[in-house]
Amino acid sequence: MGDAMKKERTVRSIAELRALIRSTGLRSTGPRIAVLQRLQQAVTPMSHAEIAGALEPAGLDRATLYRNLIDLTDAGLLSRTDHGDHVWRFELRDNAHGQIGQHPHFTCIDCGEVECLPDTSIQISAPYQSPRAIKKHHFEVQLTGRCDRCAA
Amino acid sequence: MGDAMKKERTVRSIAELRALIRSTGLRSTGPRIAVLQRLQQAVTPMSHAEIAGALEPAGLDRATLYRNLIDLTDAGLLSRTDHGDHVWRFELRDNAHGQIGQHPHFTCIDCGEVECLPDTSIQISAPYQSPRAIKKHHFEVQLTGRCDRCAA
DNA sequence: ATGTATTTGCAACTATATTGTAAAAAGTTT
DNA sequence: AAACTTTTTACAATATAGTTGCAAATACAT
Repeated sequence: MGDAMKKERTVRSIAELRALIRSTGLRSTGPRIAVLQRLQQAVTPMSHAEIAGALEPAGLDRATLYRNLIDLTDAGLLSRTDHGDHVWRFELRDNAHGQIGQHPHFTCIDCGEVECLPDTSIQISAPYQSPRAIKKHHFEVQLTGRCDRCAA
Repeated sequence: MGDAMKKERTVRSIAELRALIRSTGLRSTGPRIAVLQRLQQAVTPMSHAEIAGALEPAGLDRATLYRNLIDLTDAGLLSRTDHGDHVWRFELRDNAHGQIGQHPHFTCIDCGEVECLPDTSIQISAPYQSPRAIKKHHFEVQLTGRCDRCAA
């Protein structure tokens, strides 16, 4: 399913990641490059614990990782979202999956798996006095339910 | 906005709440009735902290409240959701707002306010191989963005 | 090369949530 | 309504997630 999102993904070299970080005014450091490198391989948003586990071999400090995830998010490079299961997950903000901006997510209430959905899957109509953000399509969408595997 | 949800709300008497709790197999206790009583007055989902604050005068224990919120949720009387801001919020599951089942929510990314949206505001199309839950409309919807007040 | 501000890594800490448990209360049986 | 059984409470202790303080290390500008 999230397969629909697996377009031509932009994979950046270390030099490109370095430049990307520098362009935001942040300094390019080992931990930050490692985080971006890992996240650009990811097909779904990753939790702090997942990223920490993946970068364990590098011996990355928990607090440093937290701070970097927040800093990179503030800098606009990552998005930090709660997909309905009370876990923060991070994702490359720009064309991580070959498209700009955010797309809807679907989280399984049983296994917790997060899937990316195509942008076209949600139509929002804004009746009555819905928040202006909805009318202007300035919002993110999160669906929760049971995934096919858990429903079977 | 959430105004659209303020239909004729079903308000149950203590005796009715007691029967409701008993009908799930749980015992009817002071704390549980207090929780349901408070939640049926709420116009939006309430966090543990908000409920605890409201029932503070009753001297309700935090851990007891946590357990009751979970038990009542498991029993099907409440829904427990994370509205994108990493806070668990609870809501009467049935016709809390005069309608059956769940409705979409909108959470402000600045002030954190949660609004209930009318059921009619979201149209989901399910292209490609979306999860079956989406095709069958077995899911909950959560939107996040900036509310009118914070956008101003 | 040298200097300055940022960042790291460690530890301490806070907040949120869960668990253990003896005592109390709910609901059942007699 | 008294006695019995199981659930629930209330307190404390414990886990888990995330943040903060700070000296040493590093990035980058000059």
